[in-house]
Amino acid sequence: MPKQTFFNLSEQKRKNLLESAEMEFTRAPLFEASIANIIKTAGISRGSFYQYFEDKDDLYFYLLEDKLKKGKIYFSGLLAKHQGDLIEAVIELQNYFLLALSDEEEKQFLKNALLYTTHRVESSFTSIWDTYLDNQEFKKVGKLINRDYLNSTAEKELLHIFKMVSALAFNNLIEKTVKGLSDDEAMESFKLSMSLLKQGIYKQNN
Amino acid sequence: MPKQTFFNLSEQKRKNLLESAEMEFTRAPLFEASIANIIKTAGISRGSFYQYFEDKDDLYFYLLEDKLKKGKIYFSGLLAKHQGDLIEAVIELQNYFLLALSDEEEKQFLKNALLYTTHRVESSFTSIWDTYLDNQEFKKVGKLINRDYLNSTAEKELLHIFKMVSALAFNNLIEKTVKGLSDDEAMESFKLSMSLLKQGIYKQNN
DNA sequence: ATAATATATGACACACTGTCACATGTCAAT
DNA sequence: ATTGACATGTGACAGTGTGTCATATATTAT
Repeated sequence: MPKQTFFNLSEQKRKNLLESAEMEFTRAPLFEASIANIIKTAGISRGSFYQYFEDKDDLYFYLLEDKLKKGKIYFSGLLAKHQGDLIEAVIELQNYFLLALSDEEEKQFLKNALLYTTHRVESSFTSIWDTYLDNQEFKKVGKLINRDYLNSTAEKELLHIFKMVSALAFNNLIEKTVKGLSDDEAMESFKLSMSLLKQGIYKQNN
Repeated sequence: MPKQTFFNLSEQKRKNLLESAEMEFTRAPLFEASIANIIKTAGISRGSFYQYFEDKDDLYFYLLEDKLKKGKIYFSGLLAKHQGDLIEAVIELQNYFLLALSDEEEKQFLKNALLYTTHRVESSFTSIWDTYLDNQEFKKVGKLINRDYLNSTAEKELLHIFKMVSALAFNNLIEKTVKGLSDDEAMESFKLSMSLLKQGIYKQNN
């Protein structure tokens, strides 16, 4: 997390700095992006930067997680919309992310995040689900999910299903980015994953 | 790939260099590892390094992929052993990787690979399956898989199943590493994933 | 007005990368 | 054995970056 000093800054200065950072992380992936470029664009001194942030990563993950927050909020609404059908809601959420990747700048930023991803980047993405599973929020969302669809209603398995879904969703974003799939192609691939997961891949007499 | 010059080196010199590299990549993840350290340990000059490799990544992925090759070879045997039961074979392969993570040095090396992974690292891992799906090898392995177990025998879906399985396997290795799970715990988690995938998570009357 | 605290600065030491002109080794042809 | 062509080895160097620190300036509280 950025230091308090950063949050004490005037809104204008803060925005300006974040914009410069976003520019740099759009230009280059985390490990290639340079603080030097960010402070040059933002017009602040090197020393100041270190008053605001621990280091480059600190700023980066602050930005990235902020971007992903929107998705988390969105998901609750989707569950309601689809009468608690987990998979249907997940499919629409994935569609939302794929659309976000259409904006050219946004695309490059996330592409940089996905292609040169670290564990922390993956965590940032999959934490969309954690929110729903770990804390108080769970009760709310847990209720939204219609268990009638599911084979198992055990909490433990439900949590595991979330983990699987998020791994597959993350993988789908990478697949799209790497192979340069269109949104439709990526969506088709994701739907196939979800369909196989729903039905199961083995015959039921085993 | 390393340059020809590297392969022209005497075996002794090559081994020595690879060992120095492995030491460095065990000490630090890719982005923190330094060529400077590698050449100091190996006792070669900076210029020589660039005669052998394009850059740090070139050497790194040569090492990593070599390590993973063994797993690819192993998998064919496992399919035969389990009478073509894809999931059973996959479970034993995952077990093999988890055991590899028991050796302390190996563990640190792979930990560095997993935690600060890039897309290319994930590719290296999941390419274990690509081998079986893309080229001539497919026919061999495709035959080994007992389709009687599966709901769908369409090639396209089989390929997709491989992709899902590899995404979940990769995710499992990260989960183990990050949460510091024991081999048994990790295996249990992976088996649950496989079991859910086999049976499907939705009731069949939908 | 003064002290205390918070913020800003840029020079600096240190580390690393990739390159290049030059040195040395190898080996086939004469 | 000598030559020349080609392969390999070298380390100084320019360029770029990071994180720190002594010092300067601003802000706030008393």
